[in-house]
Amino acid sequence: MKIGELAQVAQCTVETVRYYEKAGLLSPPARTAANYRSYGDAHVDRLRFIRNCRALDMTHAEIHALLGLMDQAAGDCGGINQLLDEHIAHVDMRIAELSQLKQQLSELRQCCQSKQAVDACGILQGLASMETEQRHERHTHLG
Amino acid sequence: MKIGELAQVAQCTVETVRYYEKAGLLSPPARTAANYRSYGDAHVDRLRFIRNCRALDMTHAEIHALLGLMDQAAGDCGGINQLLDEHIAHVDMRIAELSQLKQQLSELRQCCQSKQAVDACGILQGLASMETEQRHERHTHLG
DNA sequence: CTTGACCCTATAGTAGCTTCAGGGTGTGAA
DNA sequence: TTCACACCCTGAAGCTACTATAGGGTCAAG
Ligand SMILES: [Zn+2]
Ligand SMILES: [Zn+2]
Ligand SMILES: [Zn+2]
Ligand SMILES: [Zn+2]
Repeated sequence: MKIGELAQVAQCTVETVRYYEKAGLLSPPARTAANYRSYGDAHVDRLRFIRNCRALDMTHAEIHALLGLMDQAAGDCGGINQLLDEHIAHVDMRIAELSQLKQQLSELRQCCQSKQAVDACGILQGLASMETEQRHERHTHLG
Repeated sequence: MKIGELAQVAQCTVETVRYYEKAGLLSPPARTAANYRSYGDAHVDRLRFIRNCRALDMTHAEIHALLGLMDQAAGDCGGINQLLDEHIAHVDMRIAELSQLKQQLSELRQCCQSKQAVDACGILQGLASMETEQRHERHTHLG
């Protein structure tokens, strides 16, 4: 199976497949005489797994760790469960941050109810007078 | 006022200030004989405004547009109000996406309640069998 | 006259791709 | 046979909003 076909069954682009190989997420496949990449079923499974993880907004580092844990068939799955818990925490934290942001933005939006002169716009005044505060360190890889 | 002082009152780093200048958000200031940047009160206001917008997770493009609208003192503030509404929509959409993601992740987490053999882990099975779907185009700049 | 805090420019790195430039390969039609 | 066209290859650059580093200049105090 050539790269175009693999990309199609995994619903991603050819470039993305090549990128995952370079990034170390997908192992380099065999090559044909013409130097074309030649994939098998194991690659299909792996790539779909990776795409599913990405659809859940995991980072490459998280996916890499997951693949490593997966390949140690000897151990138990405690590490896997933990990794997922941590990622769920990332999502939770980002939701909380964005909810607070939305609150701030809604309050700001209240400051101007109708079209008026730019100089009088409460939104601009609000943006000018907000307390500038050091940006918090991020606790999550999500935005 | 030199760049270090400006950065301090605006709660950001010197590098960030220089970056904003290169990015076209902050106009280049006068220079001293020693080629040091020399800022005035207008720059302080502008930079604080920018930092406040960034604290609300606006993109540079959004901030750039906002500054442009702001500087057309002749017009009304309809464009400003609209820009803010659109950004609030960005935040709303991202919250909705992340909420759905959390739902999916919680369901996945339910698939494995306790440590067991890796081969039997329901999380891995879930990740392998999810329906790979084309990643939706993003409707928001928020990660 | 040296130390240290500040300033300057230019460049590379971060994440996860996408896009482009400049080529080679393989198949069906004219 | 030769052309067009779809597909494949590599390597490098572009995207966002910074951050960090290298390698230097400026200035006041001791
Ligand atoms: Zn995560
Ligand atoms: Zn207004
Ligand atoms: Zn926005
Ligand atoms: Zn498990």
